Amino acid sequence: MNDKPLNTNLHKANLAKKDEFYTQLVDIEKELKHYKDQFRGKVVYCNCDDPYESNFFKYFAANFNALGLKKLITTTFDGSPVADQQLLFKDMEGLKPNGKEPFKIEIYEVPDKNNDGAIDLSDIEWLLKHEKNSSTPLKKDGHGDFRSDECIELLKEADIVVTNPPFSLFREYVAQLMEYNKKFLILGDQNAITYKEIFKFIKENKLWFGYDNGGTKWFQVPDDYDIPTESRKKIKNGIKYFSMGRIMWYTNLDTTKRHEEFTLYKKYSQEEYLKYDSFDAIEVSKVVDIPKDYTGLMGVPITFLDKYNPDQFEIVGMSSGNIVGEYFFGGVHIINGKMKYARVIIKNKK
DNA sequence: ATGGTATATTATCGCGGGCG
DNA sequence: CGCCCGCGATAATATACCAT
Repeated sequence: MNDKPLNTNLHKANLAKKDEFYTQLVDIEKELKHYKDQFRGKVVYCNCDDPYESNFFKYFAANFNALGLKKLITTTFDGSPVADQQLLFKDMEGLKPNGKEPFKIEIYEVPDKNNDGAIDLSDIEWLLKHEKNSSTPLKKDGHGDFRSDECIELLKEADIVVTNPPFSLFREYVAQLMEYNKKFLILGDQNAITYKEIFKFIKENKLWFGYDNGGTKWFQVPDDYDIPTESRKKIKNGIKYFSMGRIMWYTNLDTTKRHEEFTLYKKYSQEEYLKYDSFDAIEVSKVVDIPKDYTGLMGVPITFLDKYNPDQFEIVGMSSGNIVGEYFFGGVHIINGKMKYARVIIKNKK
């Protein structure tokens, strides 16, 4: 296992530091509202999240009864960098088991303890303070890492995993979900589509995309997180936010979206659609310009996958850089000697 | 029409690592 | 030792959109 040079680990640690991004509640709600019926009676697991700061935890705790969850599990990674004003509860006294040590929270029911007829965070707060077993430490040497034995045991128990995983470990993270055959709904970067390992799942229809993809999403970051680009920085109520485009929901939960036909209006013509130099496919530079009447192979931008309906199109492969591998054709997306950006190679099924 | 903003698509560059 | 390759919670540019 430990055959890699030390500085690889250092490099990784450096990257891991940049994995402290907190998804906003509004983004979670916007996506999750489409799946409500799929959560009934399910065990939901949010790992890679500090429950006292995570909006994933907040969402599922507050909607525990409305969704009809069977159980909610959350685990935290070592330590927490986010400022106190971002904590979900004002009075943290006695809530965190051992300061900065990793821990887990398990919730089986959320009673309306303050009898106000509504379930909210104050009920959760009551629960955590009175049910001693709901919040327990994890082993220190496991660090609450999703790859640790304890976290894997919790994963086995789960039906659906929902989180914003560390992007630097995205391949590994998805591989683990697949290995344990879990349903999931997680955030990821658009360019992860072009990863060999990830695209394989997409091509084999084991992984697709949710509803609220692309656009700009704002993430809470630690105060000392350096944001070089001014337009991507925002400070509101003393909380620092960082904006990112190209963020997508990766999932294997069914969506209505992927059964809807993507409306095509363009007609194919030889003049408008160029062929690649040495590959029999046409270049389609914009997803909306996919011709409705071309029967051969087409190279389209990777954002096509946001519109992908497996009954309408077949994904044949990918051309990205010069990568050659399973479903990867090498740099075939070249016109007049110039290579285009990565392309998904598709075929109309109709 | 128009200017500012959001989204879609494409491009770049520095750096570590593998390899001859 | 030097070169090339792969890669990025990137960076920049081109459109689309929208309120005035």
